[in-house]
Amino acid sequence: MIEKNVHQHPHSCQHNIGAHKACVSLVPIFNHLEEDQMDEIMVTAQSVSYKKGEMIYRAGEESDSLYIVNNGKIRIYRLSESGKEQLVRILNPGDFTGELALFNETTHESYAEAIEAMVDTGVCLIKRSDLQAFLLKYPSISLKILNEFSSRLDQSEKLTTQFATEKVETRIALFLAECLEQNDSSHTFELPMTKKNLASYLGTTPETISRKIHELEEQGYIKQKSHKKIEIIDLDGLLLV
Amino acid sequence: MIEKNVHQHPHSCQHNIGAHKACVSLVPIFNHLEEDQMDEIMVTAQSVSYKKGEMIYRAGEESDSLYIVNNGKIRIYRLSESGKEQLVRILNPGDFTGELALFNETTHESYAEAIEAMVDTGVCLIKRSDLQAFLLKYPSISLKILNEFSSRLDQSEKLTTQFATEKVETRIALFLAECLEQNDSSHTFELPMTKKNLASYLGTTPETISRKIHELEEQGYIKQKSHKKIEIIDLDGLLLV
DNA sequence: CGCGGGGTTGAACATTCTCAAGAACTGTGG
DNA sequence: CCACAGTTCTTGAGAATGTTCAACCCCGCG
Repeated sequence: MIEKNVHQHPHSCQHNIGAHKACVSLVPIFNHLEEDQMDEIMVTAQSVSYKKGEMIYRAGEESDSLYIVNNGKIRIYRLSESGKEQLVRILNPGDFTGELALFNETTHESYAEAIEAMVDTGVCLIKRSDLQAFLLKYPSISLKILNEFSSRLDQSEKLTTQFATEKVETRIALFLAECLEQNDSSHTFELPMTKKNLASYLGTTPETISRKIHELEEQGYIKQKSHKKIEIIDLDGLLLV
Repeated sequence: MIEKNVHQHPHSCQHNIGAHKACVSLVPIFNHLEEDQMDEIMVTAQSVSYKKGEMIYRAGEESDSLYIVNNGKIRIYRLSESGKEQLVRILNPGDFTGELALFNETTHESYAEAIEAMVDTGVCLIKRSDLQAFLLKYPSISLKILNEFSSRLDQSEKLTTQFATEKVETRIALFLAECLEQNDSSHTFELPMTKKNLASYLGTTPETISRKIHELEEQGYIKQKSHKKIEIIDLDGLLLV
């Protein structure tokens, strides 16, 4: 991996409220704020941008900020004890990370890497101390964050249960069905990541992904329009796999 | 499973502050409260007790309370889409559950079952509305809960990564090592659950647990003193499995 | 003392991984 | 716009890992 080489964003500035608001207003945690509350937290924010392959943070590093994605994509992954990596999630604009260590006074447990080639990945930083002061001042925002944490915890436990009880083919089928749910209105959607990354996310290998998707196609449940586009033909059948 | 058949605890009473404090003061979320804050939340609490096999709640049911374990044991498990169950955690006195739906206005995603035969399992209930009002009044407690959620989320993601990247033998080894950490001061400890439940927790079968533990024993890393007691002989070796 | 549940063991079977090779794709630089 | 380089993706075959099913044991409890 490329060594850390953080470039300040051209527009980086502690008081560039307009630009920060545009990005932060997308975040579910903050999108219900009053105009003046929004300004209050935004003046404390900073921008940084990263080129493809650069690391935003690594496991073991001290953590003291919330990272909100402005543009580009970030890959969050973990390393197991034996050094194998698992993709935890892909962040798109409006998503955030760093929340784990934010309330824990601890260090990062995962790795965050910019992965978009075409565009630099821009993030907006809010310092832990600023955020905590803000939460103490406006307690209702804590409830919002607790809400967000709850559903993320729920998702994580759900995924763990899937790993514990379902075979790879079923996990893939469930993942495809979930993709469909998000892009509703159509039976065709684009995979949100490469199949290699999907394999890492689902705890399997690219080879197995390739084969199982091929099987699902032969059984008539789905159809691969291209490498990344998939059409769901028989959702009910797919979910019974 | 036994149908729901909730018995009011003999001491159940909305204002039995003394008894509730004894139980709740063990909970990490609350154990830093002022005396009068503690009283304030405790007057809103209720007690209920369950016999072995009774369900405290089920997936799909409306959730409106935090459950704090007073005595006995509770088994939290989830069902996957295909109906197989995975043990999520075992609650002992001082542990709590119900937090997921607490901040989500949603329903339970898991099942909670009393599993102690000898003693009835007693829980202390705090209603969502009472707790939320309390949090808005004392914002610092939210930070404490956010902290707790963070580390639980971290643990859950860590476990997911283990499932995604490590084989069963390694997961067992890591679990045993973790048990040792908790019961430190000795190289011998008691398994916190039956091997059947351990299999469910680790996403495998009792047969495989049995065989792998036997292998670890033959390789000289551990020694089974009895069905539930295990001695770690070579921790470093164990962790390299 | 007998019952029932957990625990263990064996053998056949199913699933997935690994390794290897070639094809298809993406982005880069001419 | 094209050709090249580096990935990602696909497919095959053999090997490793874990599951299933069935039988049996053992222990705690009524």
